[in-house]
Amino acid sequence: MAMAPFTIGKLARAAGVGVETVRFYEQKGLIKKPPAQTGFRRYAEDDARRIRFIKRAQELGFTLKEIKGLFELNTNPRTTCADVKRRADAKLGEIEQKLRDLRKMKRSLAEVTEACGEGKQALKECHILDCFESGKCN
Amino acid sequence: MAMAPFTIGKLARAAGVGVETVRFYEQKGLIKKPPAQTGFRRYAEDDARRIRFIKRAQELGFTLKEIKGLFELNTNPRTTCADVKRRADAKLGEIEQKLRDLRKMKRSLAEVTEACGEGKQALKECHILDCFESGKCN
DNA sequence: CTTGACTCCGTACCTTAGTACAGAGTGTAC
DNA sequence: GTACACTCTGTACTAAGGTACGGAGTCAAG
Repeated sequence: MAMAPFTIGKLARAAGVGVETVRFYEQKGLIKKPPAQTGFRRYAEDDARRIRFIKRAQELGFTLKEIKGLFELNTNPRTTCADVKRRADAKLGEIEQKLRDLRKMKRSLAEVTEACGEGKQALKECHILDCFESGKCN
Repeated sequence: MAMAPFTIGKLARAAGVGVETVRFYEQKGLIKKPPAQTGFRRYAEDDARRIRFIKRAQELGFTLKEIKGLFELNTNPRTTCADVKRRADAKLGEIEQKLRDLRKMKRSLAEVTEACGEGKQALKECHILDCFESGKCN
């Protein structure tokens, strides 16, 4: 399909991780073991994208296991369309909840910086703790 | 200040964690060691809120260290207002980037479920991998 | 055809974030 | 006033997600 110009070291550099991490992800089933004609792994640009996606998804609070689940929406041809939809919908729900909570957090923090910006003292009591409590901060 | 009606066990139950977790957070400086008149820790409702905040912030991709940093915006009286603002702004920037990326992820996943909803086959190739790449998926 | 950078696999080690005891003390309800 | 549930400190263990290392093989430039 795609030519595979990357050795594991080049891939790792392109993706901003160590070679050990690439092998670790392979072992966890997050990236495929490339068919090794030579005994050496060879990768394509897609694999670098895949790894960058993994790193960013982790920063957004997804575990490797969950990220693997996201990939399987893509690549598993045995699952039915309804099944894929069900799983994607569930993930969408999680993401929407994350979005809501991050927006609340953002509003709480914005309060702090606004108070400072007006030359006031920092808020003695920022309301960040309230920000996920029901009915508040919305 | 606030009466402290919770033993550690009640606090843990109220916050949905184990007592060991409460002590662990105390040791990490995430919750204050309450003045123990009796040798037993006593807590107020606020501490339960604090723990619930910690758990949710973790799910949004913040480490305990970062969460501690958020709390210090609140509680550290030695820092100047400008300092607080600088740190809060930095956190705001991170949060905004997370919001942007989560929205991209959401759009990619929504594509999948929409294709399914229209009775089509599942997408052969969902674009989730592209979703953090520059210029795509926006 | 050798030298240096790279790869292989396997094992051991590390950090973060808990979780699980062990052994001793406490507080309260009956 | 004694069970029993709870708390204390401390140490050890676990799981996730890597990171480092040893010893051996390989490829490509000079």
